[in-house]
Amino acid sequence: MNQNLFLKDPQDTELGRKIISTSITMIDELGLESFTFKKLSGEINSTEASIYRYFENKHKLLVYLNAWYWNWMEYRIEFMTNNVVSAEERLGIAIKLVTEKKEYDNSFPTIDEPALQRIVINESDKTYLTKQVDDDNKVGLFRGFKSLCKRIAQIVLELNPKYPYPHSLVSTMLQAAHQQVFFSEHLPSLTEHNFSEANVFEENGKFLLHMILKSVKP
Amino acid sequence: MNQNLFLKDPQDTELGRKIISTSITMIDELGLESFTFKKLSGEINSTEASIYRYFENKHKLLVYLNAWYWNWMEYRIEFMTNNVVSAEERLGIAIKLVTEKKEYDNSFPTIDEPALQRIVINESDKTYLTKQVDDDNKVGLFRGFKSLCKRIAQIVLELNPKYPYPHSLVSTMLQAAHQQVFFSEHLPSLTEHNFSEANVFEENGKFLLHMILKSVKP
DNA sequence: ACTTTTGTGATAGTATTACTATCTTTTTTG
DNA sequence: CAAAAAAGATAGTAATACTATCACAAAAGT
Repeated sequence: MNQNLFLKDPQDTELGRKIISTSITMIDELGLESFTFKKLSGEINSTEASIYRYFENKHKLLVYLNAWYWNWMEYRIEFMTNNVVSAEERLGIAIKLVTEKKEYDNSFPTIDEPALQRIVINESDKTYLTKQVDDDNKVGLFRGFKSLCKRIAQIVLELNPKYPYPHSLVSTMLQAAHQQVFFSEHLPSLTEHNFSEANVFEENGKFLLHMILKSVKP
Repeated sequence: MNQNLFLKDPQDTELGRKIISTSITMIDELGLESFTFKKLSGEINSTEASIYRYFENKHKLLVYLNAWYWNWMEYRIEFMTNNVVSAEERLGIAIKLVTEKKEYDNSFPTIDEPALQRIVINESDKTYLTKQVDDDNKVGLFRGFKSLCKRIAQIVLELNPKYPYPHSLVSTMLQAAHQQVFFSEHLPSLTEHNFSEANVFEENGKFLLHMILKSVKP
């Protein structure tokens, strides 16, 4: 994780880990706007001042959580596609991993992955839709997402080295991977996926794989 | 415009129109988070209380501005595709209108269309990424966007009545129509479009038309 | 063992935000 | 010209997003 994502690494201390795990639960429940450091400090029997020693403000905390998610995604994709020869198969795996509904992963006891995925779905766009996006980007806060995009775009280029928009297509797909889930739950007329029945996540994966393959193949 | 978008219709009064035109300029300059009703009232020599008589809060004002934009887009698309027979040609026109860079349109003296487009690019996602999205949707605040999506999805279905994801594809395209412009300016590694040279908007239009046609055509 | 550093807690305080309330004055309209 | 609607003036409140200071306890270095 990039050092600029925090003032003091939350993974290093008991309090830090409590901040991470409890903030995930609380942002998921309250939404980012109603979540405050004061409420968080009350919940973990600490103080506002102590939390400010780890994160400059709640925006940075949100950016940290998202960065963690994208790092985790990239790691899983790397691991699962490691010894797969076919580019098309690797693309399928990557899209499956990106779009699928996340389950608890015992490797990270401080992270509630399903809740974190909901945060990514509901709040991730707010990490960059700000006036300080360029400053944040300059110090590498979005490296995780960009690196994931680059990796998948690379697979796309293997499928067709002449396709002119690999990064645009992949960033569009990555955005749609959570946007479509949000729409299916809250603005269902914007999508064919049905949030209530079956698995929206799987449907969305099929839609996006189809979109990419059709776009890319010569 | 839906009556729930305001407390009192801003188009009806001098003050209301001033609120609209000045808020467009100020949100564009300051960004939504730094924009406040107090600053706005200072700028137009009015008072906070007076502005609250038109809009419940700045979130509702933002929703209003976005709704105006999407209504305007749909009107233009309807007008320009009215007597075009070919579905593919209509789709091309719709995508061109949605993706192109907006210029001043003298028909609406209170609206600075280029600034409004920048607001849509930078802030529109914040209209629905909230905990009250379902309440807002229930009273029809997102009708403009949904209706535009439906209209374009209809054209997609004409091209191929068996394509299974017309709304998902179109909502993905509509989002990418502004997201890619944002990326090209602030997170350029996520896209092939180059913000500094030539026309990002046109490039993006080509990319998205290609994506849709390839996805849809049998 | 002792000192220094580090981490945390406790408390207080400030500017700003996002409103709400009330009252007066001005403008519009029937 | 009276009544009603719109706008302005002013004040006040609870919450937010911090910043600052001091004290204390535990861990680390010598």
